[in-house]
Amino acid sequence: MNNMQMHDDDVVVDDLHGLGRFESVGEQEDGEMWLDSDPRDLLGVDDDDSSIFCTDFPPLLDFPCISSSSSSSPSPSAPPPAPVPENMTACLSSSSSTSPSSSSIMMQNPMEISPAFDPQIDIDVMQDLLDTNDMWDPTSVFPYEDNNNPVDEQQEQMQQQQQQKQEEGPQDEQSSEDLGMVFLEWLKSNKESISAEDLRSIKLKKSTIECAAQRLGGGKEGMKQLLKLILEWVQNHHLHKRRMPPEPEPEPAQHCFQNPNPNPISAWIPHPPYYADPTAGTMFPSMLGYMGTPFTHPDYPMVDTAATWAPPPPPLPPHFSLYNSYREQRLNSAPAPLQGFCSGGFGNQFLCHTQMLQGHGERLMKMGSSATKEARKKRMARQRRFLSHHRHQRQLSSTAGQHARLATDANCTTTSHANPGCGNWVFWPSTPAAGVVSSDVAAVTTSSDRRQVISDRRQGWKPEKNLRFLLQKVLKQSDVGNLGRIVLPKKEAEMHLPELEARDGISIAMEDIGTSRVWNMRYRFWPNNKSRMYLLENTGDFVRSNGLQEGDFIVIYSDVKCGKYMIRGVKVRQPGSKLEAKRTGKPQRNLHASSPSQAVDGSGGLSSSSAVKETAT
DNA sequence: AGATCATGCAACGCA
DNA sequence: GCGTTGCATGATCTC
Repeated sequence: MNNMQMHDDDVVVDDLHGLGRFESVGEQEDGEMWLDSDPRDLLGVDDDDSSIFCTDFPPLLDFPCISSSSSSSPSPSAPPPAPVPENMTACLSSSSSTSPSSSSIMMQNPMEISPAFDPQIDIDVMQDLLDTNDMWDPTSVFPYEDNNNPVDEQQEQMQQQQQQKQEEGPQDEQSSEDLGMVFLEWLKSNKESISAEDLRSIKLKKSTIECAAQRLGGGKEGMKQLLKLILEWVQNHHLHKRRMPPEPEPEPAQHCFQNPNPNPISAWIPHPPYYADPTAGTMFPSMLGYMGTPFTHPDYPMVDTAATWAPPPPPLPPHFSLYNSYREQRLNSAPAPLQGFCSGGFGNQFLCHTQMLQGHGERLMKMGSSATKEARKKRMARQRRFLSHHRHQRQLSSTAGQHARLATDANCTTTSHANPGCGNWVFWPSTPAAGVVSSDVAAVTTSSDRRQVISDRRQGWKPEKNLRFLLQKVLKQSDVGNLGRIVLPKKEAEMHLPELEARDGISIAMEDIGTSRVWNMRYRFWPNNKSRMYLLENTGDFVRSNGLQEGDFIVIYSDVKCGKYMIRGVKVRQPGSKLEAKRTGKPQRNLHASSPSQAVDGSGGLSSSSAVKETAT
């Protein structure tokens, strides 16, 4: 392989900025981006895995060469490059038969197709596509296998060619050519938008490749599927980046996303509080929630009457460590997800993903469940790093800005629709389509967000209101008692609410979304051991006015346009449910959805969701 | 072991 | 005496 620099076993990559919109993204100490829900978790790849470096892509007419090799030299058994029309040559080879223990993907010398942009593509993100508990829609990767999706003629032809070749030639040769053709066709169809830089910055860890290929069927076919995933991801990311308009004017912790196609019946949707700044190369984490359309799921009734719009989902954990468990349960019982339920909130994320992943993604789903526990460990470690990083960012940016916003944005209304005068970053495509899920979803950063967006997209929903989910809390007895204070989850409070210097905290005007009434609450903390307990005080009237009781929950949002805080009380209870909930006897702790990862019950199910169901039925 | 969080309860203020 | 405030403690969870 000419022009290839190989170092050890590593596949390369620069780091990537911008792709992190796929996931909750942080920045490690070494500056490398990391992602929540790292697909490596599910792939069982250690962090310290060796990788293959492929850093040198001199401009030329040769075509990318993808091979499986343990060294920088081409495998002796590697077949010659597949014939490529025009002035391209492609090579997709695999030497797994000769050195099965090591394989790599090397992209070499992609044509200088377009200097359009320079995404630093971390295929760690792409690996995330393999993370079945996340948002990736396998049907978007193989659209030609989906009768419902528009079929790319080229891809169709390519597939036919592949099938023909599979029927004709020897297996190895077929596979190699398949790989070559896959890559070639992809490049042909994306030559307008994919540059050499794009390909150059792809990094894949060797072990990841191996694991992924193995889990995708193993052997050549697995490699082919993996390649498809990679290419699809690159394509989607790239298209997304191209769609992105110029970065909106920076506004501290206040970003406005306008729905270009306002839908009068659309649901509240989350907006990313932070977004990737592709130009600055910085990545900001996002914690998004969702306020969906009314639940219609019979197992999940909501009796809230305070407002006309749908409540956010009760404490169904967005974290897919739980999702995995839940998904497995769902797979076993295989109930058909209901659209209404699928439409809103975290709960829909589970259901929709279950649905989404069935079919093409089923295999991926299975592979994800096997590594859930390990995945969670690593994910949590990354999350801690992320929180630390985020906190540091927050300290750098003055909290005074937020306070000022609270004080100065009195004119903001609660029922504003998409406001053309605010940022104007077109966040949503006007024509949602299943086939563009990945690229669309790349605009949000957390896995739960992505799931939500996927669900929304599939339901044809668009954002209407510029509310950003901050946190929610399932109310305990002490929260709804006469003390008039609500304990807030620490992590989310520190992350999304103004940083508190003094224990007395600050006064926050919380506008009741249901009634538009403004409640002046005090957000403060108590020192507790070496930590803090965050409280929302003066909540008594709010609780009483909304008739909130134990088991109900509150959701706090911020209006991304004017920055003011909004609160909503949601009742999930039905008559008799409280008794039933108590009858279960099991103490239910940490049921607030904002820290769902702690809400796993002993049965491996979703304590939070089940708890809500208990109270709701 | 440490962190988080629900809640008990003492201290305090006020009528 | 009653309501409020703030701390302490214990249960639970995570590492």
